[in-house]
Amino acid sequence: MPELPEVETIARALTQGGRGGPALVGRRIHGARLLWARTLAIPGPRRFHARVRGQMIRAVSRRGKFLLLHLDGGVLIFHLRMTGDLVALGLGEPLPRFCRLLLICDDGTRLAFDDARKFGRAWLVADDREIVGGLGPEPLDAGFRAEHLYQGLQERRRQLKPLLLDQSFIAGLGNIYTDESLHRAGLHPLMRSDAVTRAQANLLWRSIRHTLRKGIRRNGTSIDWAYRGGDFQTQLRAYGRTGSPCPVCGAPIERLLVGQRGTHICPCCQPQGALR
DNA sequence: CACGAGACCTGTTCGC
DNA sequence: TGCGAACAGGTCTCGT
Repeated sequence: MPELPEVETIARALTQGGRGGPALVGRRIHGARLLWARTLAIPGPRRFHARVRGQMIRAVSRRGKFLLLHLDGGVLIFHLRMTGDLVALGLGEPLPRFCRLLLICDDGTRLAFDDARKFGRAWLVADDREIVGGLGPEPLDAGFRAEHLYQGLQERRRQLKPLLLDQSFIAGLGNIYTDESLHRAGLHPLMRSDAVTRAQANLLWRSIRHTLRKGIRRNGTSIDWAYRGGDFQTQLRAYGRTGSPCPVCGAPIERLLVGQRGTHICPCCQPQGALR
């Protein structure tokens, strides 16, 4: 489910309220319940419970696809992987179906980590760099320039799509927003990164930022039962539209496998030609 | 260094 | 209708 726009939407909801739940910032954690042991990566359960109790949630932020709860003395970091979601529950609201970790605030508000496939993880650390230190640049940061993207592409010799999915190269892109960005830029996912021209890199840079911003404006993509609340799925041009007409040229969208991921392209707008 | 396969998991949807 | 196969927003590790 969650790529940059979905995690950003969740972070905003936890900060100021939204997605049908109350804000969490400013509340104090009274206790926690761990319902699936492997969800908690660090530290062990005993130490986790001891450290989390009594902590005030000072702020919520996002880095790449990670969501960070800034506490008085540490950071509780979540990665939602495929099916994770973080939902704030008001007093008396029922737990979500696949609740793996629950934080209980002293006013009865709760934060539930819902995750059907159990791939998601949580870390409680003193320094967030321990977890997110290896991430590449934030694509929406003012400091991330088209020239940086171009240079990065030149330094590697990789297929374009797997490189864009590499979180140490650029943070936050997943399968949906990568397919959408490549379609908008008119680039084939298998094109070698060092074959991308400066003009193409420029276009890709703009496409990535446009796509992510629009995803955030739409509160993310709700595709099936895993994530709800967004409506970017109505704007998709390529992802999940196999056989449907390309909104630009009308050619049927094709599905292929790239690095074991389902990949959607317009064979006309994203020609194989310049693969190299 | 780059790439593919397999692992981690469960739920939903597709095809016969 | 039923049932197994395919598929899913992600990332890590291992072998080539």
